[in-house]
Amino acid sequence: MPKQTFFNLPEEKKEKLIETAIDEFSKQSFKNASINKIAENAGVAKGSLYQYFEDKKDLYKHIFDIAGSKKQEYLIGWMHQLQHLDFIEIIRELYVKGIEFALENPKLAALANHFIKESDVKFKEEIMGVGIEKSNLFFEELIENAKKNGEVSKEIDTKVGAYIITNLNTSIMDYTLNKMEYEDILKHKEMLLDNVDKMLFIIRNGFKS
Amino acid sequence: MPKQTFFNLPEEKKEKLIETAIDEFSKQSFKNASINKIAENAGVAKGSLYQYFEDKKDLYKHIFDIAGSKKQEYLIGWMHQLQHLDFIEIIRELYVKGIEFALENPKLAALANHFIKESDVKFKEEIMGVGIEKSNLFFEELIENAKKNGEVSKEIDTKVGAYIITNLNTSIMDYTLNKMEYEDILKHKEMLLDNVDKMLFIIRNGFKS
DNA sequence: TGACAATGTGACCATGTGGTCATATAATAA
DNA sequence: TTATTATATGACCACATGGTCACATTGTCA
Repeated sequence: MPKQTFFNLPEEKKEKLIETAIDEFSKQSFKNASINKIAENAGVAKGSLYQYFEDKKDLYKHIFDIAGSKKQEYLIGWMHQLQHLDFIEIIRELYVKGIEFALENPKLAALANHFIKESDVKFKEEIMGVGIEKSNLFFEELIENAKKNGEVSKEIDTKVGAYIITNLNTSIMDYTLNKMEYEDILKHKEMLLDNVDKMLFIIRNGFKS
Repeated sequence: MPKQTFFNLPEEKKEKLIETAIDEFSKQSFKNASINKIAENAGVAKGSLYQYFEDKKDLYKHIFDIAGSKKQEYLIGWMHQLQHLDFIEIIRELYVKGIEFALENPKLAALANHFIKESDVKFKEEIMGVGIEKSNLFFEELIENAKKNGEVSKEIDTKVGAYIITNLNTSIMDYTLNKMEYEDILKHKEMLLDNVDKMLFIIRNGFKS
């Protein structure tokens, strides 16, 4: 948690700082990101940074929380209409919303992407708390429900299914972020969505002819 | 390329060095790996290291090549019997061989894993050369052939299909390496193989009931 | 005005980095 | 033996890191 001093700061200064930190952490992994650069680019003395945050991890955690909130905010308006969609449609929407979020908030998406690739499991747990499991659990419930509805074959292992869906989701994200630099975004989005549909066709029907 | 001096070294010294470098690069990303530690742990002066290799990247490249050769070596004896297997069986074998390789050569697998997660695309190309596309191309050809045989639905997009298969492969690897620390390997292998089959069931048939 | 607290600051610290180079040592050739 | 070449070495370089702290500046009450 940031210190009280940070919250007392004028809004403008807070935002500038957060913006700068997001910028750095979206370019570098936690370890390689530089407190010095954040301080410099935010136009703040390094000493001040340590008056606002306990340490580097505290700063990162706060930035990470903000990214999480932003994404949640992004999804929340859409969550309630989820009931009218079938299994594949829900997954599609999730993938699509993810892509859209990444295109609109590339830095936040890149930040999350760096975090996912982090190999230090203890560090991950420290930052995320119990939230790690949430995404997987969501998909598991989704599959369980779809099984009851008869939309999804009962022969399928729920956990493995959720694992596949999650992994393809993160790999779409990765793909999106990497391609983003090279191509014009709009054309690119079309292509991405096209690929999502092709992917979902396979997810739904499998490779079998 | 290592300098001639390196190749002139007595076998034992070369191996000790390579072993040590593999150890370091399996624990850390390229950037975070430490030349100092490699020199120290190998019992060699840092100056000597720079008499053998141009720079850090040169060392890494060489280690990476070795890892590649080892894996190729591992697969080569098995590749020829590939013709007798059907589409899903080939993929299964590939996943299984990958898991086995990772369990038998955890450091090399971890090294490769770190490389895959590397975000600097230019760096990746520099290290891998044109080889990046190879894996994807292999799967694409596999799918194309299976389409001709009628094993795989013609409605499926080959590139997207290859992408899915590749990504699940790397995510299995990731999963394997992460779980490895916690559990007894043999039990763990059983579980992994079980999960591979469950995964392939979905790959083959899709989620649809 | 003066007193006290809250903020801001950057020189400084210990540690680590990849890389260099003058010099010492060993091996080889004449 | 001497002269020449190949190899080994670690002090040293410039730079960067996260974090600290004594001190300066500002804001807020009385």
